[in-house]
Amino acid sequence: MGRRYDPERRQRIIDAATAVVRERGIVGLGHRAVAAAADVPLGSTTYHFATLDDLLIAALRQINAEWLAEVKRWAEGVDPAAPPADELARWLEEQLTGDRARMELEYELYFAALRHEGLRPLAAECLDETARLLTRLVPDAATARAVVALMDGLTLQVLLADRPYDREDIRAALARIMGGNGANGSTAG
Amino acid sequence: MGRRYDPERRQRIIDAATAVVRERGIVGLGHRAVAAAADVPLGSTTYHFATLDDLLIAALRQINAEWLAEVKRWAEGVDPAAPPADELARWLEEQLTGDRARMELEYELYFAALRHEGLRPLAAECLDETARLLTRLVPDAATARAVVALMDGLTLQVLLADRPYDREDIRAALARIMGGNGANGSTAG
DNA sequence: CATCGTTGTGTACACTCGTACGCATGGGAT
DNA sequence: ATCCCATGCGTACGAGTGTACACAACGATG
Repeated sequence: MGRRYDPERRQRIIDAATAVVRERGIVGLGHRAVAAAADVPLGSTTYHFATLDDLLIAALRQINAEWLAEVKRWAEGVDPAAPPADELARWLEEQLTGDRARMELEYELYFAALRHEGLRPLAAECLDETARLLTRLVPDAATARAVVALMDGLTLQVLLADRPYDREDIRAALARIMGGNGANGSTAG
Repeated sequence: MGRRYDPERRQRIIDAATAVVRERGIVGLGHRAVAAAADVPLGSTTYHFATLDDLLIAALRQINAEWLAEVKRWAEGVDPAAPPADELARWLEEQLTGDRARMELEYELYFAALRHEGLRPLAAECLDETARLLTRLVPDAATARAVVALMDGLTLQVLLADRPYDREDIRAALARIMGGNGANGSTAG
């Protein structure tokens, strides 16, 4: 019926592809690199994914799904009564200091979508879904989108300029953009 | 003394390189593509730029300088008495609708900096300089950085999700993050 | 048990790329 | 006028790529 020998083969290849993208970037994604990482022969990658684009999309889809799951997990677990800017600033810090590679991955996706039309829906979904998950914490949808934009921009600054993460500054900015005054946090400066 | 035959040759190559990046992205940058675009022989590009990296850096340096000049021109021309959020929102709209390719170029630079260490200073300079130029319009440096972040994030959303530019939403978000209330604009919704 | 088709593999081909290198060219010094 | 060398060019080479394709292995079907 299904694949006979190695039903997980396809998934392993996708996992390997995400690992390759993580380590070498999208430009480093190639059949051979993936095959080596997945410990499968070269022909296996071309068998499961006719073209390299398919493989790229599959990998980025998974990266995206993982990321959104992470966001969802956090967003649904956060206390709605707590000052949202505080929570957001702390969470972002955890992401940036903890698993920086994952964030880089997500921005790889964004930038790839800039040129690769087939990736736009994925990037758009990521943006929309993140904003949707944030609506619990902010007044309205437009604000949620603005918050997403701010976080993306801040992340970019940390990632690109190796700037240290200043939680208080960021908390204040988030608080302002959420429409409240910046002083309702725990330790207003 | 200097180059004898074609003193502008080097500059023409850089111009061609930026054109190539504009049209095909950084991945599309190659000696042959640049040579064709500049209408010079292949050997000429390798003569003036020993390695492809040199060429890429030269191109992105120029792209960056052009962009910063554009920002500077605008920032110094804007009326400091006018509501800054209005001005910013309008200007950003002009950039996004008018010369979208240039913005994509700037984000190409960001993208490259994510993986290419030698480009980080360039990206950092872009971020810092933009923030510095904005200090005329905002209360302090931290706010300027936040404004830059917000604009970057918003731009990303427009570019990636093909979302229409909603000037009023963006004006409101900018106004909030600048520390004033969002209602001091001209046409608060 | 024989046959067939699905699944998986190894190899080879056509192609592009960055770069090196030998050769042309023409101005400046003597 | 002659020589020299910085400048510029065309080509060729080795490496690496995506993909096609012929073959192997193995379960299902009669």
